[in-house]
Amino acid sequence: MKLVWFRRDLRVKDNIALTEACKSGEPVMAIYYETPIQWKSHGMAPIQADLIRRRLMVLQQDLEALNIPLLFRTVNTFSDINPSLAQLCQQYQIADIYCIRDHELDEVNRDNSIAGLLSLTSTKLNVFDYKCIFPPGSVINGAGNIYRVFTPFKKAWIARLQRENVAPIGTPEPVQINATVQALLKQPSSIEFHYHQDDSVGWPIDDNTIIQRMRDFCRYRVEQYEASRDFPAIPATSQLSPYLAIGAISPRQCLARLFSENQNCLDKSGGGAHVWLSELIWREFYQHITASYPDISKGKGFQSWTDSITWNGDELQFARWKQGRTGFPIVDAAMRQLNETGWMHNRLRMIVASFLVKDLHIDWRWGEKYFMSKLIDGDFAANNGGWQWSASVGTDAQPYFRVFNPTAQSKKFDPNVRFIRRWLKELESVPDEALHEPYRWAEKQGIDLAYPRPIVDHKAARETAISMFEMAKSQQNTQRAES
DNA sequence: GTGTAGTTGTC
DNA sequence: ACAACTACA
Repeated sequence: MKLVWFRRDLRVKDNIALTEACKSGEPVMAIYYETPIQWKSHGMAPIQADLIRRRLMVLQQDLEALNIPLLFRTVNTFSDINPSLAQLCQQYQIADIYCIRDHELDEVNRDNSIAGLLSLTSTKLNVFDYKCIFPPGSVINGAGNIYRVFTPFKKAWIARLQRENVAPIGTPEPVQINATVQALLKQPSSIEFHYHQDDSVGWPIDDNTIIQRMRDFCRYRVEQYEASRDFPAIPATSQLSPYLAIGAISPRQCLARLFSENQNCLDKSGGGAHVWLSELIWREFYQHITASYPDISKGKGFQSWTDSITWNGDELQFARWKQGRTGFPIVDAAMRQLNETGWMHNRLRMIVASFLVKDLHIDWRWGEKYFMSKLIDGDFAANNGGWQWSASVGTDAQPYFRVFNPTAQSKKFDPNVRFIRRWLKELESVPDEALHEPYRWAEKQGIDLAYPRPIVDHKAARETAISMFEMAKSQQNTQRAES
């Protein structure tokens, strides 16, 4: 008997672990572990848990069509998986477990720990590198190191793409059944989550709809992507991130579809298709960084000199940011979109991140954690990479003296205030042209708005931020001179 | 060593 | 111009 252990690869198409298990010709069963205490410590968003739960129902049906029963178990943490899985292997005489590697440190340790345990038994753990199109550590520069700057990484990645076949693999053929599998297939579904859930029903979860969306995006919408993607009022992005985050679709499927619709996507002539390919490569870049630098998973900034920055610990200001009550409409509208829908437009993620770090001087990790707790597409590597970039503490981060001006960003990317208006109903009475800075208008009119005044002066906050970074930098230089 | 370049900007 | 460093070929 073979066992497929599903984690963040909740699909039957282009799933190498599943395909390899089916190749053997033996009966196959599958398992999913809910780990609510672990998820809580990772701060996983309840809405993402709900998306996973719904996806498992679909996956269970898709697997059933292949004669594979999907078992479901709840244990507290990753380490509690060990005894459960060992028992399962013994009970069903599992010769091989197949799964796809995750690259976060806790997940790597989970797999190492179970591999150690199983090495004392007759079960073999087969872990495949299939989360990225190219395995982390395998895209390297002339010196044999992994890339720490995006553009050279992207160049090398595309060059490699032209040499290697990375076509997705299809759904495997149905496998043999034995009496054990027969009995398991007849049992009613036991998928029931203990983790707190939030409604994700606005996101369709069946394969046909998801793949249709991917196809429609690559066929009809990607052309507009380059011109429109930065405007949060326009639904120009692919909206595929939640599905990539839980592995309902794979990057290979995305790439294959993009390429079949846009053969010129590999270079700049591909326009929007090329820009979207870059986003897929960003996803790979941050996965590779996470895999190669375990400290990333321990909350460390990649630029270690930024460790000496003393952040602002003001919980009240942090609460204002979380609630979307900072007095900067673009920031507040964005935070409310996050709070109410579990998703935020990427341009806005940069704006609110910059605001938290460079205007409120609050530790970027607080923001990173809050994002994870709300985002339906929460992915450790992508979220961490984005925050480190915004906070100027990461690989290839934006320079620390480059500080987003929230009002300028608002005027540039929400010029007709359609996005702000959608989310800030208390500003209904404010005319369009005043909506980027409503307090100015209200003061002139002598009106009291049911909306806060800006909680910081951006100009002064910007200077403080830059000097905080300069101080940390000079400390590093002093230390260097001493050693 | 030497040259080039670095997502998303602001003043 | 900023401000100055680093990654990479």
